[in-house]
Amino acid sequence: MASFRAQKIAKKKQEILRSAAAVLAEKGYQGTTMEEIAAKLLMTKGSMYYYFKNKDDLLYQCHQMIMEISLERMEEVVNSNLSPVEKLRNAIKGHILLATSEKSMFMVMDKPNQNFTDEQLKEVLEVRKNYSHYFDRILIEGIDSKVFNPVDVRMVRMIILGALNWIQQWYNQEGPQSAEEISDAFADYLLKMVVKEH
Amino acid sequence: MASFRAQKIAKKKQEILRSAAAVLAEKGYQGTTMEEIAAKLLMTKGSMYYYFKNKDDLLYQCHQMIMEISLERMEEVVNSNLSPVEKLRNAIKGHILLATSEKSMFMVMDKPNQNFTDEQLKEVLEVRKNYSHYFDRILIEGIDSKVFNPVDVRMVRMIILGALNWIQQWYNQEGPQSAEEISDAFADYLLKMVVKEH
DNA sequence: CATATATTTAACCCATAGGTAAAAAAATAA
DNA sequence: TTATTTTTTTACCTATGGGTTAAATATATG
Repeated sequence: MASFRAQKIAKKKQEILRSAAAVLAEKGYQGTTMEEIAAKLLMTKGSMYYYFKNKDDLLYQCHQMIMEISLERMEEVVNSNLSPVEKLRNAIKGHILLATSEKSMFMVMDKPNQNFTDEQLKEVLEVRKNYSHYFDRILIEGIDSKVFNPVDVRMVRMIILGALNWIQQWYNQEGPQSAEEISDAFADYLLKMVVKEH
Repeated sequence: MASFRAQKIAKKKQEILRSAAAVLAEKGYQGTTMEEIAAKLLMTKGSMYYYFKNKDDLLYQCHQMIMEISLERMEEVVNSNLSPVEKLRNAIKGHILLATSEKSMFMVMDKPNQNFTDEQLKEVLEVRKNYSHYFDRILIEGIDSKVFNPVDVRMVRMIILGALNWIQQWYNQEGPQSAEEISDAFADYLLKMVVKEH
């Protein structure tokens, strides 16, 4: 069991990560200073180094935090007993809903090979690979059960992930369409690429 | 007529921009130093300031350079007398072929609101708006002439541009598929979203 | 209350990188 | 060849920001 202290520290870390993500998303990794992040939380730079080894550790943990959540949700969908069509729809919708509600966190994940150390990058790419692999599994399942056209899985996955990840670039809360509406529309259109007509 | 000097300077500027784009793409704006860019061209930092006002001027001109080319090509497609289906296919393929052959240049365009000054950003967003507007025009033309389904133009445009712009994140020359193959596949799949069955 | 431990702060160090200016070197003109 | 202009370089200034450390403060424990 995690000690009381450990829990308290973990909570504080999360607090920092969330706040840091907002700044990182707005200014980019190199454009963000540790002092800025600290100031936003009414603490000093030195205090941050009590919780995080250094700046890229902060970025790394931001990345892993959001990927963990993403993976969890994706696993739920993939392991459900929905049809491939509904699995794909849910995967798309789930991604969009999470990416829009946690926009900052998702933006932090952009351009991974620019700011991570080699070891971090290895981990990061690994976990991302797992995530995209889930899309492949759904696609293959649909193809095998003849409800999807025999598409090029890699290409289609790239199209889907591209469309989804691009949303961060243009989505804003005050836009004409809600995240819910966007996710429905995206799912509808993207499914048309793969679902067989009948 | 442009003087001999002016031409010579323009040529040198382009040379710098191309080389700068490569570094900027790899390390990001804030991660790139003027010295690095200069060194790659076997010149010194000071010399760069003879051609460019400052660092963000360099980035800005990189952006405008590639957008100019993109817009030109897009205009050719839109103003051709192809069918909407073929126009869309060509627009998609053209974008991908350019984005892959000029990968660095395109990567520089990412996250515009992070590194530009206010005035620059205004121009940048304007020219990008023009570009995406061309996609809208093609889509509307197809819908009006009943060859496309009555799709939500904004949503479909976002999906297409997302899929296309994401390519920079994963494409590499040595990959299993050539840019030509990728562009064909993308065009095929994306067209399925909008073209009516018959 | 006293002592030990955990957390925060303030003050500092230092390398880096954007930008400048004046001198040196190249190129061009006369 | 000399004078003039253009281009490049060298040396410098300065602010910034990541990271460290020792002291101060807060928190818990006996």
